[in-house]
Amino acid sequence: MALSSLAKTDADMVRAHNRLAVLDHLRRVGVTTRKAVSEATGLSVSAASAICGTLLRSGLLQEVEEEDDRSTRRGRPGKSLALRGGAARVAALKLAVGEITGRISDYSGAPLAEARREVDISGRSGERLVALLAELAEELIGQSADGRGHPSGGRLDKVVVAVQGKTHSDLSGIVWSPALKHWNIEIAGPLSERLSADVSVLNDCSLMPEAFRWRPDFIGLDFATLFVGFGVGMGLRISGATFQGKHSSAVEFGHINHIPHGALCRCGNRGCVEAYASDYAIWRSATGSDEIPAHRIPDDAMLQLAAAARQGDEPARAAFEAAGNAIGYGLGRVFTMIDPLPIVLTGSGARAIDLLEPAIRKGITESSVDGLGADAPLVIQEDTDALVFDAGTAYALAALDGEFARSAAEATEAA
Amino acid sequence: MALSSLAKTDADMVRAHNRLAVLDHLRRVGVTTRKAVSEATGLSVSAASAICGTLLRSGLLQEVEEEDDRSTRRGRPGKSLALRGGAARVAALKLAVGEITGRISDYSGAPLAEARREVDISGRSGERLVALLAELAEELIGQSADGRGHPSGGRLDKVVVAVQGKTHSDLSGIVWSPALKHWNIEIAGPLSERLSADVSVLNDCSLMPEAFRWRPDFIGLDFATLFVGFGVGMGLRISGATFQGKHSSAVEFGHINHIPHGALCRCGNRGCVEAYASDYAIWRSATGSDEIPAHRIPDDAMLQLAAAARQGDEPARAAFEAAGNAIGYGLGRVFTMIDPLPIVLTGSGARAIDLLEPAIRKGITESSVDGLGADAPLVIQEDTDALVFDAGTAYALAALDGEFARSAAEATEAA
DNA sequence: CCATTTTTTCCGAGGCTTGGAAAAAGTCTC
DNA sequence: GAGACTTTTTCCAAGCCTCGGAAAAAATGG
Repeated sequence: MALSSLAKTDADMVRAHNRLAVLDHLRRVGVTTRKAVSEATGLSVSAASAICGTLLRSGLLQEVEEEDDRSTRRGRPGKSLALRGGAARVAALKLAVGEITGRISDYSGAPLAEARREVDISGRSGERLVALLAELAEELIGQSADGRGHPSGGRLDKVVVAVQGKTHSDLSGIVWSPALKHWNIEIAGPLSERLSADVSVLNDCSLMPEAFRWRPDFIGLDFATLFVGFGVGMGLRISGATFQGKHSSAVEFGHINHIPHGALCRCGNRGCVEAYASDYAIWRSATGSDEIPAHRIPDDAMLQLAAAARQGDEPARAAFEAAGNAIGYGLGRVFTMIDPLPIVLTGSGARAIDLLEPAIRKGITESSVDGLGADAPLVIQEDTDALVFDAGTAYALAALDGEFARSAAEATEAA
Repeated sequence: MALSSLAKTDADMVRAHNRLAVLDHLRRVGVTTRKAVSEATGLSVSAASAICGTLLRSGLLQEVEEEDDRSTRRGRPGKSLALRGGAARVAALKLAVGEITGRISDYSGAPLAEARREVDISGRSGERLVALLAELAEELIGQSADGRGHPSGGRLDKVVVAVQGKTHSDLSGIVWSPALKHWNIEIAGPLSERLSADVSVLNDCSLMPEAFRWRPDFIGLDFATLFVGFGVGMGLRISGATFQGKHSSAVEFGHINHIPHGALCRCGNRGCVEAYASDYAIWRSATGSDEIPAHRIPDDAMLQLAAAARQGDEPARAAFEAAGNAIGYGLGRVFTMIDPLPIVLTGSGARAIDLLEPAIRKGITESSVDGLGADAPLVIQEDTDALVFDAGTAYALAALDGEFARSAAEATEAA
């Protein structure tokens, strides 16, 4: 094989590319017509129509009844087309400290079922962990069968596992996670065999930007997602691609050094952003300690701490300010390297944004050239689970679209 | 036009892509045969042969006499093909404090002439600056006409201006440069008119990775170029693309904050890497000052300072160590965000690498997770001018290749 | 000088897109 | 209510590029 720039065969690549363009357009707008496809993709009406026909015949698309009332328009009305939910099913699973959660969605992206299990997985072996994930997935399959008229026995087509912690860059498993004791746990292989579905394992934070892949207000936009909570993590979407490192699985924002020889971090280093901005860092700072708590700080404890800070508790206020300062300097450093970016904030930090934001913006001002980025838009997204599910689902669907576009294969079942 | 994912027309895109693959292959290996093109690109021999024929006819390629002695091989020998130097000419100009330099090269990448002018451009208006650049380019054209049998009167096809300082992201001109007093100087437009050639203006540091675009040992490799001298700058090549910011023109490595509220930097902020690692920072640190010198520290002064440090002068040694520490922490922060990367080091720092390296590696160890990247390969490239010329030339030629591949246009002159 | 080997050229076939014409399916007007 | 008008969809010939195989070309070996 040639390195990097390859040759293109007409038959395969062009067809795949154009089909993908059509599917991508549908992901964005939901419902279209052949004409609209032509306009959005730049394809000729003939080509757009032909491609839609093929996709319809292969079961990826379906004709839907238009319910619009634009009755004032003349001419032949376009037949409305949409993605056919039944063409595939994907699952997004999330593995965090103390719980495993998941959501199953159909090919159109509509959620079919969600489930949650509180389990202490820290001591579990790789096999037990895979079994737990498989059970959750099977529970989701069962739930999604009834009620919504979706096919029952069917298997999943794609599974994404989002993990708190560092994952292998080949998407095969976990290198290390705060939720686990063991290192290097292989997930994709055994889980894939168990569910007979393709499985990808990714870091939850680096995956998050995928949630906005088809959102109209984020199209073509570079931005970062920032998780501040149990740990501190970042996801980056740059020029239409979600950043995935080759060594580390993610932008390890939480472990960018803030102050040389500074506060002790879980990773063993000193002065990381996380050592100032994570839940445990804020907690220990407010309580005057400099040790790392043995257990995760509960959410309500953080809410109480925030409440105290708002009511004038000085150590608490100072702790949040120090956290914001570390985050701000971290962002300033990122902005200096990459570019000022809009930020989507989630995690417990999102619920204390009023306490953090002034210090964040001050930190950016002090650490970026000309204070560039100090006015970066900040979007708050409190529901982290929903964000991760959206992201995992989008990732899985995008991968499926690519496969479907490449192979002219028929969908899993007949129309 | 559609946003992001567009449709592809068979005629245009496939042809352009495959032609570019052929040209790219030639850039890497220099001389090939049709057969070798087929193997390297994955194209069928028929297609590869057809494309080579077209490129030959359009004057981009030429048949060359093979001088190899592989006389033991049987069968019809392949006709050797190479890029035809006369197909185009490009110039790489460099604008720095106190001097303007340039190199002109032919389409095959062979250098035809170099020139250098020492001028204090700090007070110059935009018009005068453009005039100076144009004069240098015309001098280069004149020099390249004689001697090498290249066409005389011809114009340049592409000009790249590499600038110390911040440039506009649309490649049109300079936002701010330490070499100039004025802000926002438009270059591309007027210079393009004067030379009737396409002109691009880029930051010198962000351009540098282009120098390695076709080097076999760098193919497909992610790496960073690091300039340590008058200022501190970085260029990044990630997954086959040279990083170009949308706001800032480059990875502003020199202005990534090292220590909050630290040493004063030229940019007005405090604690930037540059405020510890640049020539002026090392100089003032060694001399016990904390002011920014009004003028650039001469190269030989830095060499003397390095010599003093090597002979045991404690303040000098400590200054270089502090510089290495700041660079190391900066690299550690970058590695934590992106990935550990091989580094190509140039500038005056490259000549003092023995004084810097231990502190650099210690800094990386202290600031990256698990000390990852502390053993990153370090390549020293002392000749900064050559690096920038190589980079500008490669950038220009790559752009030309793209244009030639896209349009079936004949080359500038007949074979 | 002829067999063998390797590279290059030539030619028909296949696939996908394009542009225009024809058909289809509505609204509007008289 | 019928015909005119408008807009969307389908159909068909043409064009481009690639591919695969056959034929030609150019050198070595015996």
